Amino acid sequence: MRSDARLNRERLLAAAAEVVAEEGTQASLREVARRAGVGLGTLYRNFATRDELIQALLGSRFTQLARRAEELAAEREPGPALTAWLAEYLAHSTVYRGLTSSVMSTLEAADGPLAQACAGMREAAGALLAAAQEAGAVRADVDRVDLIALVSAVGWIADEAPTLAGRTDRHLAVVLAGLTAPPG
Amino acid sequence: MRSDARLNRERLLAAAAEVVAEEGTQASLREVARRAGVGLGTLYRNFATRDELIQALLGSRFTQLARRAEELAAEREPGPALTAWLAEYLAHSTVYRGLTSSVMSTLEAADGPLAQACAGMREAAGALLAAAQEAGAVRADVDRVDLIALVSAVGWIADEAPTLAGRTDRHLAVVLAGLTAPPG
DNA sequence: ACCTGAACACCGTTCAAGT
DNA sequence: ACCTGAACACCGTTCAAGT
Repeated sequence: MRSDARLNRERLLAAAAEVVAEEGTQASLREVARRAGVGLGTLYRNFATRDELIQALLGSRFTQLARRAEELAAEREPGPALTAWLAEYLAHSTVYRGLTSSVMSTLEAADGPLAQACAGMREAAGALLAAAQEAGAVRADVDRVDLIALVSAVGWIADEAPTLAGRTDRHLAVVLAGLTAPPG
Repeated sequence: MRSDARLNRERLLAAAAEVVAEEGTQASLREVARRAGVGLGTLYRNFATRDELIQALLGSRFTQLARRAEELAAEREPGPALTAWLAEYLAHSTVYRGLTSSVMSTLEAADGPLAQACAGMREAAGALLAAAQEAGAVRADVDRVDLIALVSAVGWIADEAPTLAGRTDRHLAVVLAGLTAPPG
């Protein structure tokens, strides 16, 4: 009884990974259930909301990214630690098309499991940011939310216009340079 | 005969302005036809594609923005002219929710009327950019596409997370600062 | 307990039928 | 010529009915 339920859950996650890789985070949930060979209701019981499914798919990535912030804080100077982390953040938040939007929407509805994972990540980013600002490496008038928003925005560009994917590094460089400069 | 057709078109545009103001550029086209008191087929003949409708709704804004670039080039120094124009561009590209995405997608499918209006605008931006770069006011490794992409990305932030709308000025300031700095 | 899939209320898009 | 709306192929979400 319990075991086949778990099997269904695993099938759903495997199917979701496939479908989301193909269609992005806005992929059809029906298609996920279909490919998992499972009823639609089963999908909805396991993942009451789309965000729950996405969280299950890559929540571990985000909590790991939070831990990574601590590592970088220990290894490098405040400025480089922050920029290195932001680059990793960008890489992880663009593994799926639409993910950058999903993560951003997290700021509106603070409940939900994905929102919590993202909040933890932002907290970690906040520590790196504070250190960098203390060291005078980053302008003082931005907070951690601005930080995540701006880097997510860079990710969004390639999301919306795949042709521009090759420019992502440069776009990030512009934003990082903007963060470094003194506030006007 | 011809006159009632024109009336239908006007009704559609009026309804579209309303619905898009409420729901963004992804608004239901059915709802537009409904509110215009017109059959769905009539909407599709007048505007074969969603982008055509959006173009009809605010194409004039974009061509005007292109002209505005020339004005600013004449009035101000290259650096300030560019940043002033980008601020205006941002303001116009956020009048409707989702517009920033619609404009960005324009880079992928270069045909279509909205794409053409945007291309003209980018051309105008290119002239401002070239002058600013020549004057040493803007880093040399970005082109006009990067420019539009980065500023659109700033607009996207408030689109996706309305809570952050109050931060748009700061986000733009960061990007502008990043454009000014030398290319690392 | 868990699962299924029909049912409902929506889409975008096309196209036969009407005037 | 122009218009309408049913028809088709999709959604997300819920929930009665089954095991």
